[in-house]
Amino acid sequence: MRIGELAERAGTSVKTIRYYDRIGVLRPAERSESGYRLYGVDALDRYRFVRAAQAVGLRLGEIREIIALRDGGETPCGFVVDLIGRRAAELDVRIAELVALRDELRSLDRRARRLDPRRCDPRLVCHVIDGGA
Amino acid sequence: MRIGELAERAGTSVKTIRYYDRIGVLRPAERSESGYRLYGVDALDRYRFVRAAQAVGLRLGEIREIIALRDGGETPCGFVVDLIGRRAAELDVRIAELVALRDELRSLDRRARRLDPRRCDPRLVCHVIDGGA
DNA sequence: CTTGACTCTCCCCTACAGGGGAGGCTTTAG
DNA sequence: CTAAAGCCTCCCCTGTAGGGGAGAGTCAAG
Repeated sequence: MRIGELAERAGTSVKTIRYYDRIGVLRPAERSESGYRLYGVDALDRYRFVRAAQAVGLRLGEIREIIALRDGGETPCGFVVDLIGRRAAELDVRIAELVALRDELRSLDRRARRLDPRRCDPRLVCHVIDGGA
Repeated sequence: MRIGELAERAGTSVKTIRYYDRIGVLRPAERSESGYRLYGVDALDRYRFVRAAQAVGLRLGEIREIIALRDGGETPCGFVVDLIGRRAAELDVRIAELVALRDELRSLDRRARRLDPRRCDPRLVCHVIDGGA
């Protein structure tokens, strides 16, 4: 099948499929004489895998590595497990940062409601946010 | 004072100060005849405000708006309160997404440890991540 | 007077996952 | 045969907060 059909069956855009070819996560089985990308039915499974991997937070560069292992004849499972373990740990850190930031915003918000705008020092731009000056 | 001194006193780079001028969050008081940026001492306070605002998650574009209000003679406090309220709400959403993602990664991780890599179906690339095929 | 440090503007580069469009073939239907 | 639709490559664009470096002008000390 050609790229347009694959894109439609996959529910995505032709641009995306071309992009996946370019970065090496979904290569066409072959090219026609005129240079058209030709895909087998398995391309649809491959596409779904890429999307599933993206959905759990993997980047296309990482997905490419997984696929390269598979295409090199290895089982990428160990690599994948490592990857998702690390990603989960990164997420823990990121979540903690965001929670801290949100809590600070909330307390800033509460504080701001008790402040009088007319007493805002112009040099500080806004006393709600204090540059520690 | 010239840009180099300001950058050093502020503990940042000349590039950053120039960038802040360009986007309008920290303009020099004047220019010398030769075109050098000249800053007053208040530039340091202004710089600290910008950094403090960034630290609570505001973007430079938003900070510029706050500063524009202040320089226009208004007290930007109301605007700032709105902004941080909205930002906090966005963070709530974002945090919830990340927590869900992390939990999914954790459960994927647990599941993966019970799977046998030798039974991994090559068509699916890796059975740890299931494209739903 | 010259050298070295400082400054200026202008332009390209980064990550991420594509989107938009130009200009030019190829294929398919009528 | 012709027109429309599909496909190709190539290049620029998005947002964020600057970083790197070129080429040229400026300022202070020796």
